[in-house]
Amino acid sequence: MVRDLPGAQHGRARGGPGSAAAADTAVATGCPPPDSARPDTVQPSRPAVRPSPGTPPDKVSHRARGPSSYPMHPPRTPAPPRVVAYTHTMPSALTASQIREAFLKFFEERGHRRVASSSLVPANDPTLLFTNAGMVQFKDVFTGREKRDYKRATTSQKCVRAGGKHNDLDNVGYTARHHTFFEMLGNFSFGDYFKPDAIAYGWEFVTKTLGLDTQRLAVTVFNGEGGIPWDEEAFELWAKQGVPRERIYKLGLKDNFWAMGDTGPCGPCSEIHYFQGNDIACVEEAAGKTCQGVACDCDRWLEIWNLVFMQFERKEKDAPLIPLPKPSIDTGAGLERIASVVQGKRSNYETDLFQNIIAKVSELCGKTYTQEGGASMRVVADHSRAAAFLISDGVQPSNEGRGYVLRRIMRRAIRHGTQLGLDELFFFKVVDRVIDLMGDAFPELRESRTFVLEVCRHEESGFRQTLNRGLKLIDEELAKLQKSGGKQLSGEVIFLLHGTYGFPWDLTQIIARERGYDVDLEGFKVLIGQGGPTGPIGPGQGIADVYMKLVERLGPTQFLGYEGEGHEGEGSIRAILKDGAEVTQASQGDKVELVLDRTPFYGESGGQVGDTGRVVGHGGKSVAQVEDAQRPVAGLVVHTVNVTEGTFKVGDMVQAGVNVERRKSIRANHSATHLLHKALKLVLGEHVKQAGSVVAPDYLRFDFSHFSPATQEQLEKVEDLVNGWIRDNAAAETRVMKLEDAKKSGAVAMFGEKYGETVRVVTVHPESTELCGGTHVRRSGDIGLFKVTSESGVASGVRRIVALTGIGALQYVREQEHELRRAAELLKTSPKDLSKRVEATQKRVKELERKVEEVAVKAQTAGSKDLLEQAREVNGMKVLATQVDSADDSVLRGMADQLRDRIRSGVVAIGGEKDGRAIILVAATKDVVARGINAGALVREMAKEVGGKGGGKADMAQAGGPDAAKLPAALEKLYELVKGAGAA
RNA sequence: GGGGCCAUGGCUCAAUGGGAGAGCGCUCGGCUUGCACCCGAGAUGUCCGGGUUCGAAUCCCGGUGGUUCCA
Repeated sequence: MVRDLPGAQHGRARGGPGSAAAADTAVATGCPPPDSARPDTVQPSRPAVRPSPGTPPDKVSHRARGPSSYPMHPPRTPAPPRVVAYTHTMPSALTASQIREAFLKFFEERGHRRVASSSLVPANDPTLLFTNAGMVQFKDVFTGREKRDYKRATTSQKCVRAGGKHNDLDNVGYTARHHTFFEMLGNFSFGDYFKPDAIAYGWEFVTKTLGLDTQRLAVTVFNGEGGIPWDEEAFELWAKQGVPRERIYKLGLKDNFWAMGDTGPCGPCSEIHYFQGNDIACVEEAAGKTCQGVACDCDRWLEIWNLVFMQFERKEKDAPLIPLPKPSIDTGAGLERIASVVQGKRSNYETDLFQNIIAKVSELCGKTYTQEGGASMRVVADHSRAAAFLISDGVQPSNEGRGYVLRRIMRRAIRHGTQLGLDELFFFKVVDRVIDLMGDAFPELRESRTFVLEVCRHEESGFRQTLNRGLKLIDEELAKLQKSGGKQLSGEVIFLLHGTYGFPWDLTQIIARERGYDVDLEGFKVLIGQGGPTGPIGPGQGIADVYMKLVERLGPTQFLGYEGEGHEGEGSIRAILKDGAEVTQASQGDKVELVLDRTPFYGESGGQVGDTGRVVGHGGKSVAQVEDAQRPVAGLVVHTVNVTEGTFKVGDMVQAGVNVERRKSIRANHSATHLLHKALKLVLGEHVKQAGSVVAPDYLRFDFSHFSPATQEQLEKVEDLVNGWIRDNAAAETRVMKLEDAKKSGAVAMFGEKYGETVRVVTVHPESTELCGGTHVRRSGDIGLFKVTSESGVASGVRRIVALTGIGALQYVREQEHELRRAAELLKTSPKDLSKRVEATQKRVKELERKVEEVAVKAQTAGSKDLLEQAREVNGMKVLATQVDSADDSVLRGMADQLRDRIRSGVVAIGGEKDGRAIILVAATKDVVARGINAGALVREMAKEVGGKGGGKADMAQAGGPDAAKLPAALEKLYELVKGAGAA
C-alpha cells in the first residue's frame, strides 16, 4: 500500500482548492440517472428549482414535493427537513472541453496568462508524489522564491490522487466523485488582485458564463478560530455580489482555512456550493444523524469552487501569523464536478468526459453500461485516463513510488476488464481513446501516443502472465488446504501473491471466496507491516529526512562546475553529517558528509558519476579527500569526505578542488553519450529513447529502447557518425532557457526526467541538442576517439551499449591489436592473413581426423575376413568376439557394423584398448534380438570382467573398464553368455 | 545488481544418458532448347571451458550470447 504522501496534503484536509475533487468522501449515490437530465428537453433560460412559469410541469420530477419543500436557506444544522427532488435542468449542455475553454478564456480576458498544465511529476519537489492541485507549479512563486513575468495565471492542471490515508483507489468507480486523475481549473494572483476581484470573477463565471441557478448556490467563509479573525471581508464581498446573507455560512479551521504546511503561506478560504437535492444519500443521515448541509461530506451540497486567500505567513511551526505584504489568490475548481453540475448529472461518470470512454469499453466488451453494474467500466474509464497522463509524463509501471501507484491503477483496471469478459489485451485501446479525446487540450498525449500505448500493452501482457501464474499458485494452495482440511488461505500466501505476482489482497480474497475459502488478512497485514525495504512502499523512502530538511533549510547548493574550467572554487561549509546525523565539526580521521553553499563538485545525477578531489581549509592546515559527491535530493550536493588533516567546522570557508583529469574524462564520456544517443536515433530509428545511462571516467554505458540486437554494421555506422562529429571539432555550447522554449527548439528531453522552469540545453555538436545538467567538453574534438565495446540486452525492449572515448578507446584498440598479433604469431602468419590461416588449419584438422578414422577402419577390417571365420555357432546363432588394436569409439563402431552386416545373423563383440582402459562394443542383428538377445545385457556382464560398467540398446551397446588385461576373458565370456541366454 | 528459460547445419526444429536427424535452403549431376517442377548425389554440426559417467547434444559447474522476470 502506498503511504500517506509526506507533506503532500498537510494542513489541507478539506480546505484547499484541491478538495473540490478526489478528496471527496462521498458515498456511492446509487442513483439512477435523473429523469430531468435530458439536456435536449431543457429550456435555456433560468432553470427552475420550483416549477416556474418557464418550465412545463411534466419536466418536473414526479418526486417533487412542490415549491414549499425547497430549502431556500440551506441550514448548516439541521439538514433540510424533507426530501427534495432533483428537478433542475441546465441552460445548456456544455461539453467538458467547452467548459475548460470557457474558463481559461474567461480569465485570459481578465488579464491572466494562460499557462500550460505542468507535469504530473512535480519538478524539483521530492515531497510530492504527484501534482495534486492547481497551485503546485506555482508553489515557489507564491513563496517568492521564483519570479515569473506575469502576475495572473490561469490553468487547467492535470492532477492525480491515488493514495493517502483513506486509500482512495478502492473507492474509485463506486462513488460519484472519486477519481485517480482529474483536472483542476484555477486562476491565480501572485500579489496582484485579491479578495474583491477573486470573488467577483468566481461569481460571474459560475452564474453568468456557466449560468448556474443562483437559487441553488451557497457560499462559505472562514468563521475565525484559533486566534485567527473571521473573514468578514469575504462575507461582505459575497453579499455585495448578491448572495443572500443567510446563505453565506461560516465554517471553521477544518473546512475553511488553508496552509501549505506547518510553515509558509496560509489563509482563509471560501467555497461555492451547489445544491443537488435532498434525495441524495447522506452518510450522516444514514448514521441516524442530520445532514450538515454545506459542511457535510455528502453531495447534497456539492463544493464546486474553492478560493484560497493567501494573506498570512507562518515562519515557524505554531508561531503567530504574520500578514503578507502582497496577498495572493489560488482558486481551484474540479472540471469533472463542474461538468457534472453543468450537464445536470449526479455523477461525474455521467458526464461526456467519462461517457465517451465508457462507450469504448462497452464496445470492446459488448456489454451495455448501466449505472448499477457499471462499476467495472467506470474503473476502467477512470484508470485509463490516469494511465494515459501518467505515462505521457514519464511515469512507468514499477514496484515503488510513483511507478507502483501507476502499476496498481493499471492492474486494477485490467482486472476489472477481465471481469467484464475482456480476455485479450484491451487496456491500450481504451487509453488510445483517451488520447483521442484529450489530445487537443493536452498535446503531450498525442506526442507520446506510441510510447504510452506500448507501455500499456506491455504492462497488461505482463500482468496477464503473472495473473495466470498467481491463479495457479492459488489453485495449488487451495488444493493443499483441501487435503489438510483448512479453511483459510495463509497470510504468507497472500503476501507472496501481493509481492511476487502483483495480486492485490482483495483479488486474492475474492478468488478464495469464490471457491469457498477464507483468507487470513490479519496475518497478511502483519507481514505487510514489516515489509521492510523490499516491500512496495511510498515515495520519499530512501531519501533520508536529514537531506530533505537540509535542502529546505539551506536551499540548493550552487554548482560552480559550469563556468570556466569549473574544477575549483571557494565555498563555506553549511552542514556536516556524521553517520546521518548533523554535527558541528569533523576532525582528522573522520568520515563525514559535507554540504557547502557553493561547490565545483558535481553530485551524481543524470547518470554522471560524482566528482572526487579534495577540500582544503584554514590555509591548507585542514584537508579532506572527497571520495564521492552525491545528490540525495534535487539541488543538494553532499560530499563524502575523509578528513586527513586538521578539522572542519560548520561555517568554515574552504577551497574545493576537483580531480581534473578524472573530470576531463567524465566530460568526454558525457558529451560522447549525447552524440551516441543521436547517432542511434539516426541509425536505428526515432524510437530510440534513453532508458538509463552511466557516465564514469573510464567508460560510458547507455541503455536505450530498441527491440532487437543492433547488428555489427549498425554499430559501425554509429561509430562512424559519432567519430565524424568528433572530427568536426564543433564548439559545444550550453544555453540556459525556459523549459517551454527548449522543447520548442527541439531539444531532446529525457522522458520522465524532472525539469524545473529553466533548463540547461547542451549542444555538443549541431546534430545533438539535449536538456542536460551535466558537464561537457568545450569542443567535440576533445572526445578524441569513440569506440563501442559491447552491445547487449538488459530487459525486454532495452539494449545496452558500452563505449570508450579518448585514451581509453585507444588502449582498448591496442589491446585488441596485441591479442591479434599474439594469435598470428602462434600460427606463424601475419594478422592480416590470420583468419585465412585459421580456416585452412581447421580444414586440415578435419581432413586428418577423417583420414585417421578411415585408415584405422581399413587396417582393422583388412584382417576381418579371418575374423569372420572365427565366429562360433552357439544356440544356432553365429557369435564372434574379437580384440583389435585400434580403440577409437567410432572405429570400433564402424567395424562392429560391418561385421554384424556380414555375419547376417548373430552377435558380434569387439574389444579394444584405449589409454590402458578396455572398451567393449557389442552389436546384434535384428533377428537374434527378436530371439531374446540383448546387447546391453551382454555387455554389462562382460564389463564386469574388466572391472567396468556399460550398457546400451538391445542391438548395440558399449562398455568400458579399467582392466584392459582382462579383455580376452571378457570377450570369451560372450560365448557363455549367449549360450545361457539362448538356453533361457 | 539478482533469478528463470534457451543455445544442435545457412534457416526452422527433432533426437528415454547409448550410432546426430528431418524439412527448407545450398552445391553437383540427371531430365529439359532453357527455366521451373521432378529424380539422384553431396556439403555444412551439438556456443565455449571444465566436471560426473564405461559412455554426454542430453546431467552438473563456470563463461559467453539470446530472452524474460524481479530489484
